[in-house]
This record gives sequence, structure tokens and C-alpha cells, in this order.
Amino acid sequence: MTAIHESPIALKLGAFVALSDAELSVLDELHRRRRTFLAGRDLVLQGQSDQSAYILASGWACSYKLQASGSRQIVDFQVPGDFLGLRSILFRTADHTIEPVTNVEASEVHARDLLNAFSRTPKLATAVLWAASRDEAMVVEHLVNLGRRNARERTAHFLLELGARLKLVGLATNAGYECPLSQYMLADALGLTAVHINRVLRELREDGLLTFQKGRVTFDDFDRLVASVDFDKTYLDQDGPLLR
Amino acid sequence: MTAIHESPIALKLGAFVALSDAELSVLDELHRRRRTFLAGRDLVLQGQSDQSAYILASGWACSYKLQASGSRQIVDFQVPGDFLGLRSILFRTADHTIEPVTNVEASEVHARDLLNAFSRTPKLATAVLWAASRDEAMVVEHLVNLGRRNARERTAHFLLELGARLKLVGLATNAGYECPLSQYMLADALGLTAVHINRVLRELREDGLLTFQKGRVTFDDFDRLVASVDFDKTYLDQDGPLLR
DNA sequence: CGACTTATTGAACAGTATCAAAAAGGGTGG
DNA sequence: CCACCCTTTTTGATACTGTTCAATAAGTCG
Repeated sequence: MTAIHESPIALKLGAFVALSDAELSVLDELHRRRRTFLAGRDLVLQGQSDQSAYILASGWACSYKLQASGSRQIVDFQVPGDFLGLRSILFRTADHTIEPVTNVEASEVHARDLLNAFSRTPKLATAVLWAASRDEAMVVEHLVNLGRRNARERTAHFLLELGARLKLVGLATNAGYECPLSQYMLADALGLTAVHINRVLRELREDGLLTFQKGRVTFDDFDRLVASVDFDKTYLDQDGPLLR
Repeated sequence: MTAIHESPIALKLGAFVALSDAELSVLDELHRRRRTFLAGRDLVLQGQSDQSAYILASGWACSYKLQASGSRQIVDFQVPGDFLGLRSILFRTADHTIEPVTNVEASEVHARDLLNAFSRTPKLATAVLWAASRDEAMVVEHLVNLGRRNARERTAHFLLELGARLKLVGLATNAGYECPLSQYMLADALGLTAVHINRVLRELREDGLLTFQKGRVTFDDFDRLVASVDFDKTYLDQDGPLLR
């Protein structure tokens, strides 16, 4: 038996509020309707029509916005424990597309079930709203990243953020993590060219800071890396002692 | 007597849902606790501690994030009818600062009152959540702006967005609008240098597209401007016929 | 193996920043 | 109403960061 509290979503929410067994089992129920999505096949979430969100159980996804010119901006990547399209059921839809980066396992969550769960376990509601709020803080931080950091800082900051997020669900350590992103995807997230990303990664590697290779990010000198790009992860709000 | 439905917030929410007189008066009650804030004096909204939001009645504000290096990234400007710090009461706090750009009149809204109003008038709740969702769509669009548009497109797109938002509350037409922003502020919002913004503005003016001068934005050729930067305002979600 | 995607490198170029300085506004006290 | 100070706008010259184009190498998958 897989312990409920070991699912990524439980680990993640548990970092914000301590969840009781009862609450964990409500969460587990939400997490039952498992589906598999194939890498690259759009998991289009065009709002209105679509009344369900997903909880990502394994694999990575990304949300992006396409331009008329054909270029795209990746808004964020989603890793296990993250919601996909949460906003489109809490609010009205955001108008971006979600696409699995790898093959993905996710459970469908209907608006009704979620709201239902909320009313039964308010603490769960708090935790989910925390997650939504954190998602937005990340988008804001990405804005700062694009607006006020150079390619090197931007790249390092982003990979550090992913590390911190993955650590929360047990998929990373300060040594590094498995990362299925291509340099093209990284480029689309960071507002850079894949060519330039490649040079920046080489530089970071040659400076002994981090290595992005063969589907893995390795922090060669975590502390120096954090210092060199001024990475302050308070916006991720995952440090504090468990609240409540 | 000032008709309730002529307040900026009523105009704005009314563009999304048709509000009855009863709903308008609930909105009006929320809008009673008026305060004045002086330009430049931080209206710090550091989350947790602060349990109230504001509805902006007149003047402009901006929300930004400061870097250790001293540079800042403005996330968005708020214009009449917008909420300030809405997220910090619906959710947990976002970690940015809000500062009035001009002297500002705003009414304080306590979390309790808002939630109270929601339960009395669900349609108002829908409208407020729509506003919050729209705010997020704007941040995402700003991300695209920084990541995938050059200085010229970026500047024009941003000024067009502000125009569309102000039009909704009767403060702009396709001819232009009063704009209290300095070129430095524009620079901090667009991830550019004030010097470069200045050159871009000159170029746009010389091309007969728009004029940014003396506290006013003038669209010299609105249609050509929209076409030239591929401005698609569907993300603002303010076109449709009134829903419901 | 062969076709395709991804990673890597070079050289030339474009866009934006930086530094510096002058001009133009705007507000304030006398 | 003027003189002065301070902020904002404007312009030039130069340096640099990141792009573009092009080509090769290295993986990956059927």
C-alpha cells in the first residue's frame, strides 16, 4: 500500500498545513480519477467549457501562451503535486494552454468535488488556496526574472526555483534533480534563444556552479550558486514551520 | 447625487455581469470607508498582518517587487476601479509592495465585509473573482511582453492595455487618456531603461502611432498601432456582452 | 541504419544598456 | 513674479548582451 501522505500533492500541501488522517483521505479521494496523458499532446484547458482541473501525480507539464508570430512564452512548468488548471475552476479561465512535457499521470478533479471537499475540510481549502497563491507568486517572480535579470542569473534562478519546488515533494536535493526539459523549453520559459541558453549553461558548468546534462540538473556548488544569483526563495513560502 | 453605478468599480464589474440596483448598493456599501493616500508613500501590503484590501476610486497606484541589487520590477499599475491587495485577503499574501503613483482615493475593504457581501450577493462574488482572474491574466500577458516582444512592441502593447482598461471605466477613448506615469516608471514596468523608453517613444511618435507627452497618451493612429503590435485584448475579457 | 530531434559551436549583427551631459519642466520660498 | 532646485525628458557616443544564421555533432527512436 502506498501511504496517502506520500503522494506529491499531500507532501506539498503538508508543507503548508499539517493535515490530519481524515483530511488526507479526503485529499486521496480527490486524487482517484487517474488518467494518463502523452507528452506533447495538448491538454488544452480553454476555460469556460472545461470544468475540471487536474492534480499532477507524475511527470512534468508546462503552461504557455502562443503568439501570432509563432514564438511562445512558457509561463510555468508544473511538477508532481501541482495543480493543472486550478484557476479555471476557481475563477474563470486563464487563456493559456497546458501541455505535458513528459508522459503524465494526473487525476481529474471536478469543480463540484473540490468545492465539496472544501466544505468538509476547511483546512484543505486553505491549503489549496495557498497553492494557488503560491502559483501566482511564482509567475510574479518569473516576471522579475525576465524584466530584471540577465541570462545567467535568470537561468540559474529558474533552475534553483525548480529545485526548491521539487525538493518539497521529495524529487530533488541540494545535489540536483532529474529534469526532462530540453534547452528549447528552457529558452521559451526564460525569454531567450536556445542557442544562448546553451552558452549560458556551458558557462555555469565551467564555473563549477551547475550542470544541466542528460536529463539531470546537478548543483555543483549549491551555496555559491544561490549567492551568485541572489536566490531568495521566500516567495515560495515553503520554509516556515507547518502552520496551524 | 453621484449615481452608484457610475463609480469606476461599478462600471468595471458591470462590464462583466449586469448588476441589479440591490447589488450595486451592496457594492456601494463596501466602497464607503474612503481614505486618501499620498503619492509615493508606500501603501505597504505585506500580507499576513494586513487583512484588508482597497478599491481604488481615483488616482493610480503600482505594485512592484524590489531586488537586492536595487532595481525594481513593476508588476502592474492599478487604475480607478481596480482592487489593491485583493489577493492578500482572498488568499495569503503576495509579497510585493503597493505604492500610489499619484495621490489616491481608495476605500478600505475588510475581508469580513467582502465575504459577507459575497454571501448576500453571489453575483457580486462572481464579478470580484472575475476581476481577480483578469488581474492574473494581465500579469501573464506582461510576462509574454517581457519575454517575447521587443522594446517597441512592448511599450505600445502596454500603453494599449492601459487604454483598454481605462476605457472600461470611462477614463479613456481610442483617442487617448491622461497618464501620470513618468518614463522611469514605464521603464521599470517594461524591463527597459528610461533612456531607451525615451527613444522608443520618440520613434512611435515620429511614426505617427502614439504620443506620450505632458501626462497624456494620445493614440495618433489607433488602428495602425493595434495592428503593428498585434494587440489582442481578449485576455482582458471585457468585450463580450454582459453575462448572465 | 536512417530520420529526426536536441545540443554545440562560430561569426556577424542588432537591440538595449551604460555613461555623460544638456535641456526642459515644475514646484517652492523669498 | 523671479530665482533656484530638483525631477524628468532628451540626445549622443560607446560598450555589451543576446540574436540570427549557419553548420556540425550527438542523441534517440522506430
